[in-house]
Formats: sequence, C-alpha cells, structure tokens
Amino acid sequence: MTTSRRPGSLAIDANPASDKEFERVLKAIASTRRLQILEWLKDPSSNFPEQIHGDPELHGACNQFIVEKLGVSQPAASRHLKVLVDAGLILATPRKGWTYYRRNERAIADVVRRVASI
Amino acid sequence: MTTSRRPGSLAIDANPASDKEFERVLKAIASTRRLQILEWLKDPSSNFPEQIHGDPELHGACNQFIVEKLGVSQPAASRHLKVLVDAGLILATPRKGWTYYRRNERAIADVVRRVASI
DNA sequence: GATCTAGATAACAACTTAGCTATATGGCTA
DNA sequence: TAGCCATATAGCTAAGTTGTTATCTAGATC
Repeated sequence: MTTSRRPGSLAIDANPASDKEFERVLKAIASTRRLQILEWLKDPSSNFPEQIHGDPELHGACNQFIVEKLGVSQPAASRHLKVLVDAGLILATPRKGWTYYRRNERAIADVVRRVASI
Repeated sequence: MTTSRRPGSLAIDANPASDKEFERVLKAIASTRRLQILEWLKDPSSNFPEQIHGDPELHGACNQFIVEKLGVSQPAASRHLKVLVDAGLILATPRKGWTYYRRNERAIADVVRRVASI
C-alpha cells in the first residue's frame, strides 16, 4: 500500500496490516472448494465416514476423507486445508498419524462481523 | 465441479451456479484496493473533491477521483471498478462524459447475509 | 466537422493460484 | 529397527490477477 495517508483517512486506511490480514481471510473463503470444506466441517459425523480414532465432533474430519469428497489429489486438498489453517479459519489436530480438522468458529465469526461492515 | 452429487448433499452443493457467483463476489471484495473503493463510496462527498456535474450523494464519485485516491494508473483503477460492477457490488452511471459509481447496497447486503452462513 | 477529454480496451510482464506427479517426512506398529 | 501409511512439500504447468504503457471510443464542446 503506497497511497498517501491523510489524517482524516477512513477505517480501511487505519491499519494496513489488519487490512492485509482481512484480505487474506477473504481470499481463503473466495473458493468453492474451500467453502465446501467449511460447510462439511459444520457436521463432520454426517459428512464423513466413521473414524477409528478421534471423535469427529471434537476433532473434525481427517484429510483423507476431505480428499475423497473434494475429488482432487491428496496434495491439492492438503493445500486447500493449509490455506484455511493459515487464515485461521480451521484448526488442525494431529493424532495417531492422522490430522483432524475442525472449524474455528471464533475466527469465522470475526470474519462475518467484519464483512458486515464493508 | 466434478464431484458426485448425492441427494442428501448440502447447501453448498445445491446450486453450483449460485456458488460460483458467490465465489466471484468474494473474490471481488478480497482486495484491499477494492475494499478501499467500497469504503470511500460510503460517503462520496467527504472522500472526493467537488464535482461540477452530478450529485455525489446521488450518483457517487467518478473514475478520475478514484484513480487519484488509489494511486494507480487509470486503467488499473478502471479494471478494479469493472470487477466490482461485474460482481454487482457497485453501479455505474455515465453522465456528461464522466462515469459515476455508487454502492449497490442491496447486493452488498446479500453478500453480508450469505457470508453470515458460511 | 474537428478537437478534446474521460474512460475502456489491448497487449505485455511479473506474480499468484490451483491442479498434477513424485518424493520427503514423521509418527504408528510390528 | 524396519516398514507402513497419512500427510506435507517440491517441482512443474496452465490459468488467472494486477500492474504498466499505448491506443481506441464516444460524448461534449467549440
């Protein structure tokens, strides 16, 4: 952001770092694949097969099931999950060789709140 | 979207066209430049110089002023505005050789509502 | 009609995104 | 320790984004 910043500038100018972070989160959700993942994770036990280890309600679903549902390669799914993790929208729990993912409802609520003021 | 679609599939699967449209709108706002434009257009008369023709409150601000505030080239600003227009988030009014832009509050409210359910 | 000017479009470069295959990593399990 | 399996990373390609400069277009005005 190289624009000049006057004293009377608006909220969007006030905190460039926070604006960039907001942009990152918006980019993370601006993808049908990732919106699907977020949707599925609302109800892991309905949307994914039974898991041997790990309570789906507690820890979420593992990468493997998301790969199957998305219909893309394992690395592609892995990267979509990383984008969501980096944006803070989901949380990863490694456990017994698998990694479980669940929604970060607090972060999601923050995004919703901020989008409400655009 | 090449995934199989079962009868019990969720909202995000229900209407792929609408999902793609939602994705397009999210991509449109996932840009600090375009968020700035939307912010400025909340109050055109405060954020832009006086205009000879066209009531800023009624028609919004013209491209020229947005170019100056953004600090990018005229074509770059023009394209950002086009992205917002294509997403339906702002409305363009050509008048006396200038084009005025204003927020489409209804469309913005729709986005906010849909983001609230991600 | 000729000219001027605002805005849109074209064409290009640099960067990012999203898919793939191949391979590395790292924790179970035997 | 050795091997296995899930996940992450590397390296590649194709496509999309964002900036630039140059040019086109269309109204307004003289």
